[in-house]
Amino acid sequence: MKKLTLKDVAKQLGVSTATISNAFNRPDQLSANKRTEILEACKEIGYTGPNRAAQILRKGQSNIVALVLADSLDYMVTDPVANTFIQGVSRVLRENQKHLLLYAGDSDTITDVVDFVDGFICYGAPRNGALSTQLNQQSKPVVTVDFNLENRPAINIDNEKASYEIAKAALRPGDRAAILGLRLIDSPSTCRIYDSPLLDAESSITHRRLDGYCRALKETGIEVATDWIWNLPENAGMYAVQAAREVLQSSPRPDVILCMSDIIALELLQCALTMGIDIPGELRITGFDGIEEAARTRPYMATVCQSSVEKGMEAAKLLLSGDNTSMSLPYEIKLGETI
Amino acid sequence: MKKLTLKDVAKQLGVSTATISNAFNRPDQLSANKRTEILEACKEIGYTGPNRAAQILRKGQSNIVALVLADSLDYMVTDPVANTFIQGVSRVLRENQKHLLLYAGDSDTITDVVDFVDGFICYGAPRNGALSTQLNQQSKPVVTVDFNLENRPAINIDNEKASYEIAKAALRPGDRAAILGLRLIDSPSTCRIYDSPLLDAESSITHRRLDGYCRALKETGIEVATDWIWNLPENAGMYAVQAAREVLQSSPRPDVILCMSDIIALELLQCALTMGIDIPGELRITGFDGIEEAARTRPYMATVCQSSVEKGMEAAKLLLSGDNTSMSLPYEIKLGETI
DNA sequence: CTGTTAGCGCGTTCAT
DNA sequence: ATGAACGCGCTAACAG
Repeated sequence: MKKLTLKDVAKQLGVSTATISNAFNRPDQLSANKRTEILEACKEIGYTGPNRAAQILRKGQSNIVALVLADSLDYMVTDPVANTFIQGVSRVLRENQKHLLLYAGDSDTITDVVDFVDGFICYGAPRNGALSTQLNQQSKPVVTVDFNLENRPAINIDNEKASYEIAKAALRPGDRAAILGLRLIDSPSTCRIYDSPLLDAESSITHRRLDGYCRALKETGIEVATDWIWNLPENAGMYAVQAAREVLQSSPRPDVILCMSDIIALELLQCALTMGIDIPGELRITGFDGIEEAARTRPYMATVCQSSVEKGMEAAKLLLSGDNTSMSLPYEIKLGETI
Repeated sequence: MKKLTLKDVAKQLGVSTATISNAFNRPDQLSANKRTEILEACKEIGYTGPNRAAQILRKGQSNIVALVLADSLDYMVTDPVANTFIQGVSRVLRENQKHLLLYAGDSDTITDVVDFVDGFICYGAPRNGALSTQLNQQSKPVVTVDFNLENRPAINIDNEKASYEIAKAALRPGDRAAILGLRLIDSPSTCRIYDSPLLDAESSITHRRLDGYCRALKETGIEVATDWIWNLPENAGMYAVQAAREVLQSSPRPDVILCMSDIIALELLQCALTMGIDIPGELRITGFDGIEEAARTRPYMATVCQSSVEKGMEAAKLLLSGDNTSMSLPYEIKLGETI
């Protein structure tokens, strides 16, 4: 039993193909009676509507939105922040009958999908920089999140200010402070940054966070040497544990450790507790993001709560609206029990 | 500047459209020389290859695989188990140059994508049962995971046996035991199951887990009344907290609580610790799944570790291979520190 | 309100 | 090894 085509159906019902097509796509083009009559006949013979592949070609519209993630799906999908973002995106897409295609930021090219997708949401600078260029050269709508692309609308939070504020809340004059950073330099492993050349220092949000920390440190009269700034290549527990061990074994130990994500901060917290270090008495810790797990774990983490769900929703709305206006989203400092 | 079509390019290069097409798709159809010559010319004039939308229609192949999740994306994407599964799927898809479309299990229909997608991976019984029927009626390959569809290959673990084993490890004769279950009955809120009609008792994996628990309980000579079996509508912290409070406030309190997921078990653990209950001295807890967070939180949760990454990878491989052979994956009992 | 027709952009036979 | 021609299944414009 071959799949029915619109033409087959038209022949069977003794009307023209256009009428069938209109019955499905343009109700105003035929009488309500005829329409329901046709639709019912179709249901009976098992025709569920025009072939989507053909529609995509013909209309140039697929109702598919590509979400370009910063890195391989493999990695991104385990990141709770990214997931919460996806959650927001998918909520709005569903309301608008759009579908979600996940696209890896370490792909070679976007040509695999650019021809049929309706638009792109780009979450973080793609690991493969060429994608940014390609995205900007093609004509479909693009919304960027947590980074910027020339002439394309963007959604951000003020990472510098947020980091400044959480650091200010944690720091006391005379503190020894360390920083556990994320993707600050181009290294595949956990390490101190020393004098390594910075990675995307202009555009990356983690460098904005570093700027904020540094401003707070300076204001508090604290200096942090580059061997007390760690770099993690990814926001994953494995790297966090490595960095946590290194920093906790420093002697003298820091009084405060500023972490660029909650995942990092939580691993650090567990390591510290296991070593019998009193939090926050002997060591204060701050995170970043405000993930659910941080709210589930005691003591509650001091962190910057950004609503990734909101971010995702706004990104999707922005894309679908076709507007070209960038926006900055609010955040909230949560003092928690770790500072 | 309009987008170049294959026809444009053929005209510009003074060859036929077939030759351009062959240069991209069928290297054996023309000389290597001519081929590289054409490919380079294309690169120069900015033609990146045949339009994908047209290719999809013509070839009936899109390189897109739909992952049908059990529920709305909105919800699924926050579930760590589902995410780990997606991770596995995406790893294999990437190796095979396929792309991933996430599809919600509470959608009305699959007609939006069935015409152009290459196949379906179905992770858990879709909340909208009609999708199962539709999936089975269409002709593209389908692989099911954690549930079964007639004549389609499936991937499972032995939930009954795993649950039996973890329960056996936790239970002592004379225990008072409670169960925090997942989707056992059709209720939108946290509640005890009492005599409510069971939901999908035949096919659902959570009922298999219940079966396993019950077998272990019976063997140990323990009875559990239906007012000590809770039902959570979703695997989310919110519901888990509600159930945790109810069960911990029971008097007398249970000695063991068997939880059908780690998320539930972890929330319960936090509640119990907050109430000053000694774990495992006064209360033993078991989880299910073996999520990362459970390995990050002290005391370590006793749980059933199933490798969701493996599951995802196997599902994707199975789909791409076209095989029709179902498989059962191994699991591992982790005793942890909570029993 | 209905039917006819010309593509959307391409892949593939078939003949050369 | 190459080019002409047909059709994948549909929609939009137009004519009636």
